[in-house]
Amino acid sequence: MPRKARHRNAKLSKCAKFAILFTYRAQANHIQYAQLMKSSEIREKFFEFFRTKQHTIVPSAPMVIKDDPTLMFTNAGMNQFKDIFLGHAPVSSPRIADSQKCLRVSGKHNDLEEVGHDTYHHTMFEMLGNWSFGDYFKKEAIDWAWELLTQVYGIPKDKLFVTVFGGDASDGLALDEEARGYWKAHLPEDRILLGSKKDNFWEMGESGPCGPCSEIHVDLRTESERRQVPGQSLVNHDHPQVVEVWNLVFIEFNRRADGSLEKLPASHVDTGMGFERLCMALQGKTSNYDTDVFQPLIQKISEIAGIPYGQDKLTDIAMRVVADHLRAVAFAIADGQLPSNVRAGYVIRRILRRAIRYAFTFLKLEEPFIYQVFPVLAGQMGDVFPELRAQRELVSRVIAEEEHSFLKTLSLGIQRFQHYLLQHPGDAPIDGAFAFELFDTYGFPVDLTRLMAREQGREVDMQGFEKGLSAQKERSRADAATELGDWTLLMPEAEETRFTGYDELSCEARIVKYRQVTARNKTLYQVVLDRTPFYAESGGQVGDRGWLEQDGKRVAVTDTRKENNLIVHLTDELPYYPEQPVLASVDGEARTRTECNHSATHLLHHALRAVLGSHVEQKGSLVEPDRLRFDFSHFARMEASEVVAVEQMVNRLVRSNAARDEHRAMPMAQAREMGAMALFGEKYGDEVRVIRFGDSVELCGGTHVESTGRIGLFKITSESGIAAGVRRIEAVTGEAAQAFLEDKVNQLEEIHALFKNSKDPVRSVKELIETQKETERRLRELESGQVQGLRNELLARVKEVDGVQFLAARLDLNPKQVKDLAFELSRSLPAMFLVIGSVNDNKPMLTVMVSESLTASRGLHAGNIVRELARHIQGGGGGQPHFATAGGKDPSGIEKALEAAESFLP
RNA sequence: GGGGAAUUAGCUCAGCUGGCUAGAGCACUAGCUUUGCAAGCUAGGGGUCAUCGGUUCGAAUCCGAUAUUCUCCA
Repeated sequence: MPRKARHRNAKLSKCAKFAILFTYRAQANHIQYAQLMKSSEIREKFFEFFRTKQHTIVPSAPMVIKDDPTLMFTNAGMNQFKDIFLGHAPVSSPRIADSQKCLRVSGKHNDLEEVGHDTYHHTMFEMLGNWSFGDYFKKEAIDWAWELLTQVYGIPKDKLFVTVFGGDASDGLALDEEARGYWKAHLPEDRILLGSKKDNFWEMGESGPCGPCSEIHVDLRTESERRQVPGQSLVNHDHPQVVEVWNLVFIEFNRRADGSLEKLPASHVDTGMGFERLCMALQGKTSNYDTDVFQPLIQKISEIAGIPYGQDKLTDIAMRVVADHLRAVAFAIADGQLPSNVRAGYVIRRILRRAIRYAFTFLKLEEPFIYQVFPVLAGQMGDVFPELRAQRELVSRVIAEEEHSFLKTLSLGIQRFQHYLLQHPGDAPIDGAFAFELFDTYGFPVDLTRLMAREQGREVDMQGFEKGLSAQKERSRADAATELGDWTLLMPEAEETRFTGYDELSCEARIVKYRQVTARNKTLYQVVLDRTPFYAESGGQVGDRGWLEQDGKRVAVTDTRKENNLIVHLTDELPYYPEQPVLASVDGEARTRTECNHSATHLLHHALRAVLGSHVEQKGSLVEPDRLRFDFSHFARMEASEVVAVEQMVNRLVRSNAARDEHRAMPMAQAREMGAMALFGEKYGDEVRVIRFGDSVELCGGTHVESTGRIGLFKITSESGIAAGVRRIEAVTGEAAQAFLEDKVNQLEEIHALFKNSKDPVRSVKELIETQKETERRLRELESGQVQGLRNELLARVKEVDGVQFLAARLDLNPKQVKDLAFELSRSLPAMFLVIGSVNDNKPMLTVMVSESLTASRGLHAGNIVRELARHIQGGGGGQPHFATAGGKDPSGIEKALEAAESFLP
């Protein structure tokens, strides 16, 4: 869009939409669509089209991935179908289409620092896709893609190019003639280009399903540009206006571990079309950010900042950054991933902070504002992604809170920087180590440090900064250097480990494979069994501990974890005969306590919803043998009465002794009917495990007590806030709860006994506090009278030597009293040199005080003096020039010390 | 997972190399003053200085462990 037009749009508010549409039309006249489409229509038409081709339209999988250490976020449309391609999950429907929300911010696809600077990188984007699982193949995929783009979306055929796989000698693969043949039916041969293995052969990983792919590119340049340079030469060359819109992947091979390819029994289709790009193409724009996917957000940001979009390069970048990052963060939070200081949560926090940083620097927005843009997004996309609307309040609050806290971090950093400037005036470069400290410890971005330095006409020693950073990286690398041994395979034919822990705590098992892991001089073993009662850490419940036993010899299992769907037992040593069967036994006592806590967590969740309302949703959970921790959405501190009500309700449910009603494989629909609540951001299969205790119904893979009575007792130990809109409850059950209460009762009984078994200890304590206050007041009066007397007595003993008011006296008072008296005396003696010797609990002590006027003029230093004098009492001490104390071991030396004091007089 | 940092009154924080009677602002209570906007003045209450251990004559301050939080790296 030309600059002028953009500027005009920015100024419009109420009729902005209409004007934008109008502009689209004017801009888009080189593409002849029947009608200009809004992004929501583009998405809907995609669904509609594939619905008519017998596809089931499924909702997007969560963007946040749990329980997979290799991937934090969904980064491609196929993620949620990975198990189907691998053959680990059954095909539920052979034809599926959806719009998948994706996030690319870490790992291989890290575009974060690019976002905003150009017109097409995004952190969060939508991927439209259609899938065939062993159903249709190349012909239909190609015909339909062509039909959709040209017939439904009305893209002129002469603006489209396609690529097909050109073959690869090393894999012994020929040109994909089949795909080329189908394309020839639609477009002339000079628009069908051949691609290399890099561009046109798709692989899931080192091994696994793979196959050739065929891309569709669209040329969005103007007529004259197209006449000058043929589009063919620009395909796949990073031209911002000759872009790939759709990739059709034809999965027909399996790449084996040895690198060879084998033909799969069934072929699949996996396609992905970037939604934002498609909108750009269909709305005749040259930037994704100019489409109605982003413009409403940008307009709102522009309105808040009071700066029109299109006015200045830097402010435009900042607005794009904010618009893009808001989408990423909002969807992540709606999926249940709150910003935090670890892992996925930290990635989200950093994205949001990048947005705040750009707004702070370039838009001069120094107050939280992004949360005000969010309602625009919720309004825009809430229909397609209902989680945005459902979690509206939470998302808003969390964003506002994060903005607030990061702006505080920034202002603290600025303070520190200014403090540095005061201490290091001049125009020398800013110390790189300091810049690194600001960044590393206080999270203050180094580009802001440089900016502020430049405002002072100074530079930052970036070499020093980089040095600190690389040292940091080196440390991390050194630590991460774990030595993974190769797996020793004992049972190559074994299939997936069978988990028997729902039914038994002990079983005979064989070792399938094991390996040695060395990290930081500690060696441990990972052992995989063919069957195991050990529960691997998942869903908040910690992994089981226990033993592997052979011939009466036990090897301790310290933890159990899940790694790529394998149940891995961690042990310090290997069983003596690894190839012989072992008796795998879970520490039943710890497991039972964990189960009590897990079942109690379900009851707690249920009670919270009953007492506080149905807005309460689980946001996190930790279940250990000793305690449980439950985080949930709720917007206010819980009243003490609410905590009590929840606790009482849980204990009622415990006493009702509801039996565990366990369904290991229930269809999702039926589970919902039972009242089970699916959590946002959790991925569920078609069949789920359901745990019911009375009215509490949850989807859960954890282990539970056979009836709630086993929990015994439930006690909340703390209620606190961990983020905006999220509260945390910590609680204990069973013996731990009993111990907690016994402790309290014992305290009370002790108090009771101390009050001679008073009937009402609370009243007694209140009365005691009252009389105590009264007594203290009287004592103070009395003491001040005494000190007054003592003071007067001491004042009379002051010797004046050469203008110094000298006094050395022995007073067996406690340190506090001595101190009080010394300060009291100093008030009436302006040129005092005071030494007090005292013995308390048979411990000698010396106190020296010198009026401030003397410390300089006479060179009297209380600290030095007291150190000298302390030798007489075999002790040491020190202090400041005007007040110092010393303690010692020999009380008999006090008198000598007092005598020696006189020698310090000038 | 590793490095750095923080934890002091209800809240936000000061308290430098151990010893200046553990402080400020806001909030709270009382009194006075005052018709208005974050009212003013005076007095007062409120602290296991995160927890546990160590060094020392003496620890909020130094050291170690634990917990929680922040932050950077992986």
